[in-house]
Amino acid sequence: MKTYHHGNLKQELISCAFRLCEKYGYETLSMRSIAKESGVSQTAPYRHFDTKESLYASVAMEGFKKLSAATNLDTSKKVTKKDLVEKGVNYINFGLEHANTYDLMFGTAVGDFSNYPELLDCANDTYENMRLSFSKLSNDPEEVIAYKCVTLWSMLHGLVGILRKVAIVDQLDPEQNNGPISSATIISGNLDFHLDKVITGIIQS
Amino acid sequence: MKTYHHGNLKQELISCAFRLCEKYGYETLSMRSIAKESGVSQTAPYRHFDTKESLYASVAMEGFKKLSAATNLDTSKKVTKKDLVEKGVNYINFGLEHANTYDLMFGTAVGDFSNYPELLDCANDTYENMRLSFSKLSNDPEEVIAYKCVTLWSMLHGLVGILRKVAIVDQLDPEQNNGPISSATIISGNLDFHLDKVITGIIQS
DNA sequence: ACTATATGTTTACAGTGTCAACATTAAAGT
DNA sequence: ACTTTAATGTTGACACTGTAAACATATAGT
Repeated sequence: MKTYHHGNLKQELISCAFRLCEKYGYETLSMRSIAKESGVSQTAPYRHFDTKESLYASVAMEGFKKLSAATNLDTSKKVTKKDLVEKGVNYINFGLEHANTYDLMFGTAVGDFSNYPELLDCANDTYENMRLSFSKLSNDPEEVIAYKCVTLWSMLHGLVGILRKVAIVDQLDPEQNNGPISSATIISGNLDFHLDKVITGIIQS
Repeated sequence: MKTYHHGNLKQELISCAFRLCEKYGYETLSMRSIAKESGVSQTAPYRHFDTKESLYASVAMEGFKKLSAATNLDTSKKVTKKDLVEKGVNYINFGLEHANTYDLMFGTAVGDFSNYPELLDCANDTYENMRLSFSKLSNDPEEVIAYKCVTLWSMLHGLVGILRKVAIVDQLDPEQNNGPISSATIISGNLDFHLDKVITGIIQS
């Protein structure tokens, strides 16, 4: 028995969009396709999302929640460098394993987070946890901690981006691919070792 | 006098696309719009670009050329850490000033660079110069240099991404924006100082 | 001069975001 | 309980998109 009202359409649309985004990337995602997939008319999504960007925002939020779940550490307990490294590895793995969603989260699909306060909260949550983690590790003044956070986040974010681009280059035939750049796999193969060095550097900075 | 054949359409299309991309971002760029802007029929671009992605590839290539011009240093002379820092600053500034093009270059618009060998060459050119620069600074074995390159590039790439996202967060009203994250402007305000520290760390690693 | 190729145009199709007008149901106010 | 209102859904339409096919014209190679 199908009712006129779906009952839980918004959530279904989001999780449907999330699924499609994960699989095929957000670019090939259409309002109409998720509507169809949810067995509802083409324009039904517009009762829940003003625009496609707002759908994106919801999917991105889902992503940040998962990212937080994978990287946030319990700041009520003691925080060690090893914890930080471990969570850093998780961050990179999230970025690589959920590459499509990661693009949505950190790309330009959602132009301005401040138009979507809930999304902004979720994004800040990740940052805030990092900040607390660092402040548990030292007595640095606030600006120094902020500085370290941005440095670490940049490093992680950059690694996700570069490792992916490099992975593409690695696909070249060995003729073209003359060694050096493919050595980036050195890093992805020794992520925790690498991050340990990097994070040690940041902590001491 | 307008001739049936344009004469230099491909180049005009590319530079037109580049302009529009810089201004409005590659997402809001259409085959048809650049055709119109170039005073040519809707489908004329398809005589020069099989698909939209291939147009993107050309624009991205333009971007990498400019990036190289801004960051490559003369590796025939002696290379100092200061040189590296200076070029690092240039990299970040390029990323921030040409944000839209940068997105095109490092995003998913062009799925696989190896489908566009010229683009791949241009992208590798930037990497190659960095590699040479590092090898001028020390006697590190090849893998270590590759490692340092990827580390530095990740840092630069990540900073571009994070500084932009943070810039957005900074727009929040002071109520919400409680200090810490906005302190990232500390970095963008002291880019060379920051990069000096980072690069010093990488060199010594 | 003749032919092949490169480059351009016209037309057409299916898919897109989004809006307006309408239909149905659930919720709120009396 | 009954009526009004708001929430949620559907239909139809519009302008725009990428791109393919068929056709037109100019250029280059013989």
